[in-house]
Amino acid sequence: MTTGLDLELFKLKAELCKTFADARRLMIINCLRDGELSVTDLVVRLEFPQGVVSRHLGVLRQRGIVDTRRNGVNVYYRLADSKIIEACDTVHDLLMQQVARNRDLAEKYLTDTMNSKKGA
Amino acid sequence: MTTGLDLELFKLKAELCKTFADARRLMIINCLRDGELSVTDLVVRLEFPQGVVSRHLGVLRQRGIVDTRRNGVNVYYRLADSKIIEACDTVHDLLMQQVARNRDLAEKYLTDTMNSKKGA
DNA sequence: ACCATATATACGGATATCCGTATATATGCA
DNA sequence: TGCATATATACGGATATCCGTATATATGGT
Repeated sequence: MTTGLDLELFKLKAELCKTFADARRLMIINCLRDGELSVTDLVVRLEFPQGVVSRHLGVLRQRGIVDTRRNGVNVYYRLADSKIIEACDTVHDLLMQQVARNRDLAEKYLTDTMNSKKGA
Repeated sequence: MTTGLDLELFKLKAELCKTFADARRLMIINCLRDGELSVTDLVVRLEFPQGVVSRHLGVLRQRGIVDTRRNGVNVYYRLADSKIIEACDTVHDLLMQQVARNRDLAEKYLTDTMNSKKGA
């Protein structure tokens, strides 16, 4: 039974995943892992153009991944939910698992090709 | 210290997230949660065009999310790693958390606007 | 009011993603 | 070999994403 509500749910999940589907956003999130930082802090640490950092932060804010706090002229960003770190760690684990599998495959491949002298 | 290797790692993680950043792929993965299915099985269940299902399965295969087994004319797909389900569940939890937060915000917003008679 | 600094947005262009469908390939069987 | 079914890929186009930079906005201090 596909209710159509399911479809909407999966669309939302896909949107959420899209938020994490960018290396620079992941790096920003990683920087915020241990506490809040201002936009300038992030620019200094990551060495991305300021406009780029601000734009990505805007995406993260819009999708509820980060919250903000203004102090004078500075705006401090922080992760909105501890589950975000959990999610990033899960992705990390999954990647490591894949790397391990690929290494196994690579070794097997190298062994096979060595046994057959040389591949075409 | 940004080693540049870090950048590569985050790129890989982003790639992995991209794989999950599509509603139809998430639906396919969800179908495979309880065991392997053939392409036709998936076409029947999901009612996507066959070419679309096959194309998405190709993406999932290429990125190591699913493995395949051929039996005669049928090709059966299964999740490559139990961590994939875990990752999907984490995304689900995160989304639910966000929905809850948004509902709270919505309620607060509605209350506020009601108190101020009507917003512009 | 004016300037300096911090942050956000607008603009134009390059690339990637996804779609539906049409077609190609693979396998089994008569 | 020829046909039927299952699966994969090719094609062309629409839309989304990301970039770098230029510019706009916001805040605080003089």
